[in-house]
Order: sequence, then C-alpha cells, then structure tokens
Amino acid sequence: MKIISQQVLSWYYENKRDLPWRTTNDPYNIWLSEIMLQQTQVDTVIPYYNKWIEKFPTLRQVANSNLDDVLKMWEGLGYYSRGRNFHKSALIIENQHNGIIPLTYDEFKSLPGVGAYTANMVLSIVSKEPRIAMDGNIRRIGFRLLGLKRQTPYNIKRLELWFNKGISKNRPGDFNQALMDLGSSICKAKMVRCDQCPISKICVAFASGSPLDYPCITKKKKTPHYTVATGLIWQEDSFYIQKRAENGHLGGLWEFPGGKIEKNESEIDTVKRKIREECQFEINPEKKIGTIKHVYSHFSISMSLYHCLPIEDIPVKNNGQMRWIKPAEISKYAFPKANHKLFHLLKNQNWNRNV
DNA sequence: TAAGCGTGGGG
DNA sequence: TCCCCAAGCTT
Repeated sequence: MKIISQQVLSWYYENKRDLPWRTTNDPYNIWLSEIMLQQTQVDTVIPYYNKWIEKFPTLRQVANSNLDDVLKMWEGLGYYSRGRNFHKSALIIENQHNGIIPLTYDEFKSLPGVGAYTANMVLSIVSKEPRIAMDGNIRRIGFRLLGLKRQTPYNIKRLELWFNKGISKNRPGDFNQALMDLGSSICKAKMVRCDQCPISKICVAFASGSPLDYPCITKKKKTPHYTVATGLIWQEDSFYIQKRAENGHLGGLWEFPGGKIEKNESEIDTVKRKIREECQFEINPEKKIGTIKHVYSHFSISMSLYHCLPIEDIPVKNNGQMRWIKPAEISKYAFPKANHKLFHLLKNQNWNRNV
C-alpha cells in the first residue's frame, strides 16, 4: 500500500493541474472550493470560484453580506443550498468562533453543509490530517482496486479503513487530490484509460479484463415531467417578480409568479389561480409569449409565459418577497436557469409590452 | 434508507 | 434525442 501511495503521488505531481484553490492552504479557500466542487466538475467551478474570491476575499466578507448577494454569486452553479449553507456557516463562525474557522473534525463537520467528505478533505489539506475523503472518485477507484461490486455501506466502510491505512502520512491532502484527479481523468465511471493508470498492476478490476463492471451499476428511476405556467405583469416600465421560499427548491431565488397546472386545468386558469393565491391580486392572461423546457435533478418542466393584464389596481410595493423591476435590473437578482431561458425569449421580442 | 436537490457536458 | 454522469449533504 505504501508503494501505491508513492506511485499515485508521483503521477499526481507529473500531471497536476494548476487550479486556483491549489495556490493556497487557507482553510477558507479550500473549504469554499470543496463546497463548490460537490457534484460539480472542476471546469464548471473555476470561474465561479474566481469571481467569488474577488467579491469575498475573506470569510468575514461573506458573513457581512446578505443572502441575496451570496445567491447572486451562486446563480447558475446549481444546488443552491450549498450557497445558503455556506453563508449560514460564515455567520456562525463570525458570531460564535470569533471569525476563526474551527478545525477540529467534530466542530467543522457540524457546520451547515459540511459532511464527512468535506471535513476530511479540508482537514487533510490544511492540517495534514491523514483522513481519506471518500468522494465518488475515490470510492470508485477503491471498488476497482479491491474488486468489489456491491455498493453496500459495509463495503464502503471497508474501503475507507483500507485507504486510511495506506494514505500518505506526509501528504494526505495531495494523496486525496491525486486519487480524485485519477478518478476524473483515468478511472472514470463509464470510461477507463488503464494503460495510463499508475496503479493498474495491483487493480483487481483491471486484471478481470472488464473494469467497468466494478462497482455494479444501480438503476435510476425515471423523473416526472410537469407543465408550468407563469405570468408577466407590467406596471409602467417594470414587471413583477417574487422570491421563492428559502428552504425549498431553488430557495431564495427570484421568479415570475405561476406554478404547475393541475388536472383538467388550462394554462391560463393556472396563471390566474397561482397569481391569486401567491400575490393576492387578480390578473387576466392575454397572450402566450412562449414556452421553454428545463431539466432539474429529479423532474423536468415545460414552462410557458403569458402576458397578463391587471384586472384591478395592483399596489406597486417592493419588499423582500416581491419586486417590480425593469429588464435592465435582471442582473441584480439571482434567477434559476429556467427563468433566464424566458428572459432570452423576451429579449428576442425586444421586451415587447404590447399584448 | 432513500429521496430531493441544478446544471452542463459526454457518449 | 436521451440518458448518464459529476470533488455530497440534508431530511
């Protein structure tokens, strides 16, 4: 196992990518990068990480900002609870830890959004603690090295113990990152380059001749499809948006009012009903502007947008849950991708307000 | 334990 | 086009 560690590390140093967060061992930077990298590929994260550090050079600046600014920086990255939890953690550290990130495993892992993987990874890098960070890559590599197939909690625990015995004691952080780079470039889930792998000699899956059979694939459930209808309501040169509940799907982001159509309901009736329920005013959908499609983690939607005329006078009040904004102000608010697709439709129509 | 959570890219 | 995948965490 010691030999594996050496071979993996030399492969890493030869093929190491220069990533922005690899220029420092500051726990703030490392922690942020690990949160952004959850379920997200490196090339996607890089621009978000750079923009974030430019806006929030220190954790204190995250704590002193409001959630809207944080979500704006997270806009488009997905899994928005990561951003909300990171902001929440920043406040906890500022208020309860004098602004110092607590670097004991139990304290750090107790922060919102920090799980076993993130805690192990951060501590292995910033404190050189010999902790394997069992992410999807390292897990997959372990299954193949040891020739395990069934993804049971028992097998995963076995792997963790095995890796923790063999992890480099001098460079645990590099060892973790090395295995992850190996997993994301050589030992991928559906494609392997065993001829380039520094440890194929001791790999049971490689020896078997069909490495992709390890671990065995678990079948995924089909995701449902929903039809959603939303309304565009003008008042002078501004239109209406509202904020989603902070703890739900796309929590804290802004959107057009509307929602799912129910059985035997027309899109127009849906827009009327949802706006009556959510906004407490009456509108009349006049004309369909267009429809976009979007796929989320666990369902997909077709979303239509309707020009709506107010039936009654709508009070123009702006608060934390509702705003009247001009098209040019879109960039000040965080919107989900589906809304940006609708904005794109509207741009192509020059934001024509005539119904 | 298993479902829920975004988005972009690859085959 | 469709399906799967990607440095997980929370409930």
